Amino acid sequence: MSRPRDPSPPGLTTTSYAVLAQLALRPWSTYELARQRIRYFRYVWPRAESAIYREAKRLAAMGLVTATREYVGKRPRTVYSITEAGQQVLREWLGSPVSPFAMDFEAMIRLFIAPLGTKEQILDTLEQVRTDAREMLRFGGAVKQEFLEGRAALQDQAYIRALAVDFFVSLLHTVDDWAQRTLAEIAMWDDLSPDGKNDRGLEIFANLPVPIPPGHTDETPIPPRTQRRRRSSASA
Amino acid sequence: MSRPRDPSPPGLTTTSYAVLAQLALRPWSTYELARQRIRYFRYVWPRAESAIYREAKRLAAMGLVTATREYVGKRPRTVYSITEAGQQVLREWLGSPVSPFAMDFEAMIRLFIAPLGTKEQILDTLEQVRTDAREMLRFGGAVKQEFLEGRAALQDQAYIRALAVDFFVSLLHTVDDWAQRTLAEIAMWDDLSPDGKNDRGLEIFANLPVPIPPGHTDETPIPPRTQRRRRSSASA
DNA sequence: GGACACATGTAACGGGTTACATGATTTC
DNA sequence: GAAATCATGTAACCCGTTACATGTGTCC
Repeated sequence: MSRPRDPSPPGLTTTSYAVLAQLALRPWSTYELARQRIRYFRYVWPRAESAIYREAKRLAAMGLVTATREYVGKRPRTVYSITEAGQQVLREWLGSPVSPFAMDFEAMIRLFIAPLGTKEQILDTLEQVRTDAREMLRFGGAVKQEFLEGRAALQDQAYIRALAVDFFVSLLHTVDDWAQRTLAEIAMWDDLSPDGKNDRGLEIFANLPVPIPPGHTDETPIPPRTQRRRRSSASA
Repeated sequence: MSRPRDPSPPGLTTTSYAVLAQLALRPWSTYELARQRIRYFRYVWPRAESAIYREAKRLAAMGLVTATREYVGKRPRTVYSITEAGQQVLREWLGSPVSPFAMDFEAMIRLFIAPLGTKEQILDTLEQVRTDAREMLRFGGAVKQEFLEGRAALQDQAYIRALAVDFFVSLLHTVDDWAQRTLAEIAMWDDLSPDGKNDRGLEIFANLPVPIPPGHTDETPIPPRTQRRRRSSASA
């Protein structure tokens, strides 16, 4: 081959791919990129706006997107569009291993040490979890409405977005339901001490819909660290 | 008061609190800290081991934990224990606003641009999601067994851990179920193009168990950024 | 014509990561 | 007595963050 074909240039993080993916859907100006990113990516890959600006520039420097200067009146704006090379990079990425689902859930850390604080504090924390979840659900409802009324920015992607919003809604109901039943459980306690509560704890464990491993393992095996790639160091 | 009472020293991140919380349960050596952290915190606050070592040292420098040098044979090891000041800091933290649930879900980004790749690729990705979820569920099952057999490291915390594992298991089933039905949906497609699929997409939207907002909002309101605190700049 | 939101960034700190290092113990 | 793994770190890069900066259109 005359051109050695640069497969998946290194130095791309998942955030890079996220921005590139957004630009694969259609061109956006810097500002739109940040706005729509919030709308569609915030909950699956949350990052600060400034990181998005920086990524867009890096992608442009690598030739994966083009930046064209436009003017709205006297105000300049940069519009980014994906290039053929960018699409190729995305295609290759789609064939690589995914990094697993991960979450940050501060409320759970608080639950672990709840006995250090008051019953009211942990109940408040769980209420906040419910409030956050329902807030996000309201957002999901608004997106649903957007699509049903045919005025979504990516209306032609409805067949895919429906699957994504399905996930989002399911997950939030799971979170809300859990917080609700946990709230109810703790509300029945006299205090936060272990006294007399561990039998009930074991009962809850026993009822969890998850099989216990066959045989008796003396040590709980820690699953092999399914690593999240940081930079695609192009094993191919 | 003679001593001005330093409330919640600044410079503490949620990761700091996570380490401090673990030390509130009982003292651990550096290595145990990292091991048990994987076991109990990995899925709700995943961080690299080196970050844990660093945090432990910072906490020691602040007087929130004490580091005592012990020897196992000739091998030295550091055992960390929480101090009264550390407990006080945690108690104050428990009364502060929680940062909301957040997730990184790379597979969803891939779904968004699935039409760029092949049907096989997106199906593979979803299979990987299922595999990861069931792997984690197996871990949950092992923890369940540990507690039921009474040999958990934090057996006396069963009444609280049960609530946490309940969350974990529920969430993973939600993820797995979603991946399964999405897999089934996509498997029925002839290709990944939008052609003739958006009606079905709208049907899925319509069936989502989430209410659409009353009245017609011309623009979908973006929920106010419920920020995650980075450093507790001690508003109190 | 002043205020305010819109639109587009830059600077800089630090938390999180990967990669490397090293002696001590156990295994065979 | 060699190999593997246990146990405990350190170094350094860079992604992600918060905070700040600045002109432009628009509203009244």
